[in-house]
Amino acid sequence: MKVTELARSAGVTAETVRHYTRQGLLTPQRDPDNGYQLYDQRDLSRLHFIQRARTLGFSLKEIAEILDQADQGDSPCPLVRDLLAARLPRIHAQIRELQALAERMEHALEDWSQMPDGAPDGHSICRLIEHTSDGAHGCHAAPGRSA
Amino acid sequence: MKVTELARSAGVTAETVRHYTRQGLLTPQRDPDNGYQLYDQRDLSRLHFIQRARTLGFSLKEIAEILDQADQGDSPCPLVRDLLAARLPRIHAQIRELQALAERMEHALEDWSQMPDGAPDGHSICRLIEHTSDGAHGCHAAPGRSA
DNA sequence: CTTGACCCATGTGTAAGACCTAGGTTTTAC
DNA sequence: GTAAAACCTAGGTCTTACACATGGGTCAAG
Repeated sequence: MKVTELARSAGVTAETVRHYTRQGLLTPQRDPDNGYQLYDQRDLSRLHFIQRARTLGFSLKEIAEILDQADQGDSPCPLVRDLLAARLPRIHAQIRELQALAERMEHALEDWSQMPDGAPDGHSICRLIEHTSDGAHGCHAAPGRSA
Repeated sequence: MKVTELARSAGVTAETVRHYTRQGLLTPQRDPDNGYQLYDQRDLSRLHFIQRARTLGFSLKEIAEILDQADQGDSPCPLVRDLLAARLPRIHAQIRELQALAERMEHALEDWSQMPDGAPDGHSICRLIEHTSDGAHGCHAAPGRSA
């Protein structure tokens, strides 16, 4: 298979396939005649695997580790468990942050529905934002820093 | 004020202040003697404003637009409303995606607690991932692409 | 033989900084 | 007075997971 064929089989772009190949996640052969990348069933399996791992939140680097370990004949499963277990609490934290963000945004829009626009006067840039009660005033634990 | 002073006043790093300055969000004077950046109260206000806008989910680029508009004497408030209203549904979508992700992860960890590790055998890379029912099999709308 | 569809490698861009280099300056302490 | 600590500068690289552009080679159909 050539790039585009493999890509279409898996429902991704050719760029994505090339990217994975550059990162060493896929290891195609070369057509000696024209230098084209030639992928086989194994690459398709790996690509499917990568897709599933991505939906579980693994980064390409982590997936590379998993694949490397599998290629060396070791079971990557304990690694997989560890990675997932480590990421899960961070996902939950991220969800909480986003929910808080959404609430701040909704709250702000609500508050603002009753406020005039007001041009900047040298003291205030945008009263909408400045008069928003977000609880971050004087708080040091900046909320938007996680992802 | 010099960078670090301003940074400390706002509870951010000096790097962040320099970054904002490079992006044109802050417009300090130059000390003619040594070329140091000199910030004043207005910059501190702007920095506070940026912080609050960030907690509302605005990007630096958006904040730059808001500040530019305010600097030109126009009220940025309608822009602010539009930006926020436009972003809100995307935040909600992101939350839903993350929740789905967390569920897949939890589900996977649960399933796996009863599965053996199993070394790769040429057909399977990691049974844990391959046997995970994530609903993404054959589904085109890849879920992890948003952030 | 040309057109269009495909292929290649390389480089750039994205967001929001963190970190490093290499050097100049200011402040503090002895 | 001077040396070290702490600070400043510009510029560059690094991070994620690709998308897109460039410039050029390849291949099938008409």
